[in-house]
Amino acid sequence: MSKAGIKFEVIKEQLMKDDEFKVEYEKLKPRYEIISQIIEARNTQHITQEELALRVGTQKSNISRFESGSYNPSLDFLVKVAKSLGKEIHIEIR
Amino acid sequence: MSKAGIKFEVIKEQLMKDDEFKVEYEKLKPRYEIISQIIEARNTQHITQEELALRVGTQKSNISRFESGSYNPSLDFLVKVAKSLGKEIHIEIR
DNA sequence: AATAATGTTATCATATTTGATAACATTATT
DNA sequence: AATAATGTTATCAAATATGATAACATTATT
Repeated sequence: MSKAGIKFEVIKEQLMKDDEFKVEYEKLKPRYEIISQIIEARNTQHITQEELALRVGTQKSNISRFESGSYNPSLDFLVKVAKSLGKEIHIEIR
Repeated sequence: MSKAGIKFEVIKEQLMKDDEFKVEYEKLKPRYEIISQIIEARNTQHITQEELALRVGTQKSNISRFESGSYNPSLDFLVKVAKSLGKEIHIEIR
């Protein structure tokens, strides 16, 4: 096999990875989108994670965990957090 | 106590109920909003729950359960279902 | 530099979602 | 009216979210 061939394999592998990444990214995009909106709102309002946790009725560690994007939040949880920041959740499909 | 007084209590109770209802409704609104969008998209595309389930990688009973609004879906689940209908989930806080 | 405030991570217990299966109900088709 | 297609409900097991607590890390304040 030529070096070009090898290179192609490598490139293909890269592209595959990129596609996987893209698919994975598309899946996680809504999560990161809503998280960054929440964080932004919290910062704008100068509210600490602890204060937000208090309003939501949970612990600051749980807010941190949520903001880290390390798990798949439920819709109700998003609604609760948004509401505690004086906001409403709006979802639509396009 | 006058009848008017009694009536007032009753009305107040009703209003309280309405408030509770309103709060509850506000909490559940996003859920019902996204569900109806999903159902509408599925119907428009003439796809059965079974076909949608197949695409999502689950069972038709689970799609039915989801569409019934009887539980609190995760964001990933919403993304998967939307994607299976050729749509993307968009969330924002207002 | 010391202290306080804020945020992070790990872990456990509990509740809930999700997948799967099957029986049943409703609606459409022939 | 009979059959097929579609949707619903109940139930179980497994995976995961969520709440809680505590120890730690980072950042801001004095």
